[in-house]
Amino acid sequence: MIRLYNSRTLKIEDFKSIKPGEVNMYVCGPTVYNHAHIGNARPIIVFDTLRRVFEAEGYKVKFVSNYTDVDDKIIKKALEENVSEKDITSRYIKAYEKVREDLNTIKLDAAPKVTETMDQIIEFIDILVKNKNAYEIDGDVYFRVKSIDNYGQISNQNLDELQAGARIEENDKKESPFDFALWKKTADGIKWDSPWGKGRPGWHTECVVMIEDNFHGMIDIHGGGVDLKFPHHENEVAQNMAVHHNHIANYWIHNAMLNLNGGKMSKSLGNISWAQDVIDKLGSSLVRWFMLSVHYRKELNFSDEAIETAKKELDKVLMTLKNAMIKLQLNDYSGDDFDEESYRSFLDQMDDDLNTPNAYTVIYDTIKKLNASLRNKEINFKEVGKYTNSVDKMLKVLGIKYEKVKLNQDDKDLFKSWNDAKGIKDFEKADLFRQKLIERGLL
RNA sequence: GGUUCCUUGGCCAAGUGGUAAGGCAUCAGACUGCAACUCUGUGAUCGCCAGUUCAAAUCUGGCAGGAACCUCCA
Repeated sequence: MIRLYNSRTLKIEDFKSIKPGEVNMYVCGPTVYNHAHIGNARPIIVFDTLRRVFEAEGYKVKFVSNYTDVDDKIIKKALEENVSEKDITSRYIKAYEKVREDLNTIKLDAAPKVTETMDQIIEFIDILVKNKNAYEIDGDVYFRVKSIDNYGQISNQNLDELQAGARIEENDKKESPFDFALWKKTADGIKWDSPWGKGRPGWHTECVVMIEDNFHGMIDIHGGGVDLKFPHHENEVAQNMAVHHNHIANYWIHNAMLNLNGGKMSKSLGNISWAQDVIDKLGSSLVRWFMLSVHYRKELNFSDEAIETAKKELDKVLMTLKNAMIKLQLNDYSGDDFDEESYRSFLDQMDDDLNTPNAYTVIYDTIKKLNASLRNKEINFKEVGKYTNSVDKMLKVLGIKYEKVKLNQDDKDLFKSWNDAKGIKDFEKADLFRQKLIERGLL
């Protein structure tokens, strides 16, 4: 049984899919006006891992995540560079796709774009206007929050308590300060024709429409960063309630933010770390191992020290696997059965609201047993093989990729020569062979 | 002001009613031709105060400190 913390109910709940054996999930994607920073990598990794857990438990998963390719920031950037919006968005979508790929994520089943969903978005807004859930003023269209009676159900916000204009200047054209834009009349940049004149859609409608488009009804899981909970997800639900009379998804999953050296990453502080740079420097496996070393609902601090520790941990795991695989190959053992007990308890931890820190302890535990097994004078290769394959399967669920040693005849001869030299206590010769093995990365 | 959440050994981090997992680091051993790897052992009463309970890190209240969100930042 998979259990997940549902941020709509604020409780850990038993997961029950709408269709038996199938999971439909949607995660809000990025606005593509710039490269992905390391914080953006967290939801990518978390939800990819969640997908892998479902698949490991036998579910068929459909995972959709969008690209917001219409936005003020994109228009601004296009004007600055004197190129088209499309030039900007295709550049960053491409970069984003590379980050996803380099992070060893399973390919999305669909990655819809706003520009390619425009007809449906306009149609959807039109329905809201006709149903009096939205109203037009001077070419802008706003959602009438008071037209539905349970606004705030996702974020537990109460309209009376919300502080209007806490961060943004109030717009006195709107009926209520909490009404949000569905369509904006625009002077600059790319625009589309609509029943309300030329303009572009607001941000909150696209996800609702894309979910409808891709899944044709309620989905199991809707994910994203906690920063999207309010107002974005709240507004998605509001629109969906108005048209489809349901709250879109049964389970709302939000990952916590990532901090850089204890503080927030921001352009004004000039401390942005780009995801691609980090991946290029550390490798995808270390990035994933680090990101999953802390529970996804807890803030995670990205620092040199934390990376250093994560690297030691991962190296230890991979080193042990390497040693085991070499031992197995030197003895021509190639069984593919795995230790079911350890793999099961690993999955149990993953099933428990993606408790990756506890899942890691299962890995450490299995690695310890594997090492102990390798230390025996008389090695039980079947046992070594089982533990090795079990850990290998665990790492697959985490999306950790690593190179598996494959010994050729020369390598095997080298090991034999080394051992023979040691056998006759010719340590000078032995050290020579050892040096060669080290150079080949086999020790 | 509102909402949600966090505070566990030097660092990281699980546990959320029955008397503190794990990792990194430290120190001490073992193994080894030497080294690396590996193995064993090594420390906390859980921000503070009060309450509920046979029993609390875990529930309730208060206090202190911190975080995110409150109209487009994952």
